[in-house]
Amino acid sequence: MPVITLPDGSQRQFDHAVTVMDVAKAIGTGLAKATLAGKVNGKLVDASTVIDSDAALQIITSKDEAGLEVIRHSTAHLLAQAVKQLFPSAQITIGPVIENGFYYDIAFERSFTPDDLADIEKKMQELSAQDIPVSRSLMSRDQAVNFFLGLGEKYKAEIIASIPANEDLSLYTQGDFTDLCRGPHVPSTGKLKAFKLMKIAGAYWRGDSNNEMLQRIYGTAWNDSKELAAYLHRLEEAEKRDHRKIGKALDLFHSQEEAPGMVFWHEKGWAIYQQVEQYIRHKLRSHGYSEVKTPQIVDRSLWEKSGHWDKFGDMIFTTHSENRDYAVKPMNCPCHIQIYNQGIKSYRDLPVRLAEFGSCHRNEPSGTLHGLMRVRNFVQDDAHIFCTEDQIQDEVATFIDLLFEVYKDFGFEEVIIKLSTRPENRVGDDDVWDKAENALELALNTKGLDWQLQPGEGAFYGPKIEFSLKDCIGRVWQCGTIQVDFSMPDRLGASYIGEDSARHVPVMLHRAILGSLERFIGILIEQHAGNFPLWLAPVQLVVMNITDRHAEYAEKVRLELEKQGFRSKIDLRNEKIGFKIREHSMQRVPYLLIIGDKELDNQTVSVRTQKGEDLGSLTISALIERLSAELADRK
RNA sequence: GCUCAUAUAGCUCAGUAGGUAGAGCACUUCCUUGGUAAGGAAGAGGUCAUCGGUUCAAAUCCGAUUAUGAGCUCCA
Repeated sequence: MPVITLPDGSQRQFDHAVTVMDVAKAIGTGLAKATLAGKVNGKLVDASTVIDSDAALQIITSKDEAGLEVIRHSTAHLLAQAVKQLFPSAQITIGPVIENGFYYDIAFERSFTPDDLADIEKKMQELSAQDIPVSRSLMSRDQAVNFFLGLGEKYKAEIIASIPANEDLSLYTQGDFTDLCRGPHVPSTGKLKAFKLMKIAGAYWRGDSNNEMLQRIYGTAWNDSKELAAYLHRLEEAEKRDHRKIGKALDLFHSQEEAPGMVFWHEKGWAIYQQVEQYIRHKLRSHGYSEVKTPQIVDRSLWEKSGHWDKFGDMIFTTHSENRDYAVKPMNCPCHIQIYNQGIKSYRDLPVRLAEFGSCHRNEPSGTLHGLMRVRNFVQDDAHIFCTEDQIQDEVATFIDLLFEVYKDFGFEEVIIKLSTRPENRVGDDDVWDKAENALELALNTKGLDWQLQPGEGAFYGPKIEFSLKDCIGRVWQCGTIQVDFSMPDRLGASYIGEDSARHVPVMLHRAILGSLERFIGILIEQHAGNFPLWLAPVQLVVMNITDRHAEYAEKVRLELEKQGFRSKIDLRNEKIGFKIREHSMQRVPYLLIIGDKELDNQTVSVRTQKGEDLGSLTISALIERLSAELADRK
């Protein structure tokens, strides 16, 4: 005689065991129709789940976040069912829910084409229209293995075989299609209405590049067609912010076939780059860093000593001269140690913080290149802090503060933080790792930051914290990092004289705030959709005249602004003012200064902002005051 | 590196069933001196990514290469 307690605290008593759906029906037919699943005592279950004792129940409908997840998961099954009907020899593997949708990995003898995708989607719609009931059943592991082997589904069988034997597995069946799944699922396929297949891509079986490649079909699914349309619209809008598109439209940079993965910075892109670099330079100077510069090409032996030649040899660009092999530097750390090693260091000198805008070359695999985000020649805002073990924690804490200060100035609020700990193959004693990992974790926790743990993902020489940002369509890119290194200082002979007048090996912290300037600027472009704040805008103002009569005064205004350090252009072309405004607006220039008879007479300028706001006539000094305030705000 | 797709004028893109290329914008010249997002006219501009094959004939079909895009793997 279960008593069911609903989220509002009300209770319903039944004189027999009931399903979630029964309870929904008892409340109302409208609710029953909307029911996708249930949450019994906090556990997400199918609507068909039987409740035979007192329980807290939440009916899950499309209004709940969990409901959307159920829909996406069930749509993945619908996709698999459609594929199996159209291509019976295809084998299913896994089909999880991801952000905004789902995917399903499928093995098939030939590649799916865009036409296939359309056919599959059509079949899914048919299956949805048939409103096929979805039912759950249980099997032992070994039963399930045999069941899927019997269907010729060897991938599925392999997954199940790797699950411990003691627990029963749940299977979900809709019509002629059965899949292993934890669930829950919608009661019937008719609940799945708003979905779209997005793209086909290759994906390795079990995520291992030594395995065969499967075909991954990506889809998106929503509660209703309105939500789906809104999502597709959002995506379309987001894609307009792609830094590669904006880079071309605003004439910031380009790359070409002769230098894959390398950037040709144009005047305007380079202006942004220079602003970013100068900004960081000043920050570091005021935080106790010494800026240095090291060679681009260094004898191979140094990279052998550092261990990079062994680990990354195939990604290092090389050159040679007079029987010597050189590496085009893939990183700056070994070079910074060379600077540290000049002269004798005392514990009193520590921490030593060496910073460099270090240009690195790495021969990244061709398939990984991506606009400015992943390139073969990039500049790191790199620095290495040589310190004692006791100083790690302080240095890490100070660095995190600095990083957030910088990100805030650039307008980034959402930062994804990950802590990567000791990998299997590593150097250094466990107690040193303990100390370092604790220092990093403590630094994050004392600041009250949200972070994710990535066990085993640290570098071979030490644990690290990664700070990542998202691009316009939500892809995550690592930017900042701080890494503890117990290995390289020793390998390359760094030392300091301690209080005990003995030699000790310092700990080295690798750290970067932006990561690569190229990547950071790429994300910056997408963040602002090309509408840079005044302090970063490559061209801050354009002075434009209405007729030839005003040209001389316009030149004078422009000269004055340049003298004050503003980046300006002048447009004296024989074009109508509307035409010029349109053109420079599209180039996202923050301030447009218009000069006609009125302005000439009053010695003012008419000011229009990028947002289309008309500030009216201002004197040059009033304008400069406004601009200076805006620069100070970095807004 | 792997899977799939794409490559046509400076840019964005058409190019129907193989019959040696077209639009808009940009560019040049001329007219227009016009007050807050496109004034008008004329002109010029392409070895259709590269190499090879099929064909009487290839931008179009096939193959290879290179680059780019999406995803996978990788990322000191």
